[in-house]
Amino acid sequence: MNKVKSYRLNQGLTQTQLAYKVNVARQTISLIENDKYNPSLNLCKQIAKVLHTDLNSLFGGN
Amino acid sequence: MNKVKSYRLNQGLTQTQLAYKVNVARQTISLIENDKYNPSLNLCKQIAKVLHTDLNSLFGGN
DNA sequence: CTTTTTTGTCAATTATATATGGCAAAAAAT
DNA sequence: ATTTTTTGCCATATATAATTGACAAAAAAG
Repeated sequence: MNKVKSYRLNQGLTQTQLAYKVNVARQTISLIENDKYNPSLNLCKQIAKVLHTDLNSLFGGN
Repeated sequence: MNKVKSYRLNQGLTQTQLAYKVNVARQTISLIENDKYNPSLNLCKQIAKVLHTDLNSLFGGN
């Protein structure tokens, strides 16, 4: 559903590296990428910033 | 910071009406509009849909 | 093939988003 | 000026996001 994994791989980052950059646990990134739950807005914004994109591009789809 | 209040008023909705449409308590809308906390992504998406806009427009700023 | 890295998932715990009820102040309506 | 509606805020309670540690499987590297 979301495009976090796609953008993360484009930046050459591992889940662990992305998690470190946005100050969450690696598991949190894994769960988000698999649409296993519902992250907070602030976390979404941080991820968008680190992946050089925006909320609509990462989470805008259905 | 965010533009929920602005878009809500444009649609002629009260906090209570918006809360009802997105299935949360009125207080939740009040807190979000005043940037008093950090809503979930799903709630942000529902609000965007009801207000006929998108994540970037509502929450994209800083 | 063997070793190392990366990822998915589980269980238990902690932090915090959201709910509920209520009250006062501001705004709008009469 | 008075009444009604709308909003901000304060408690307490509940649901769930996020943490931590650990293990196995898949993928990548050697």
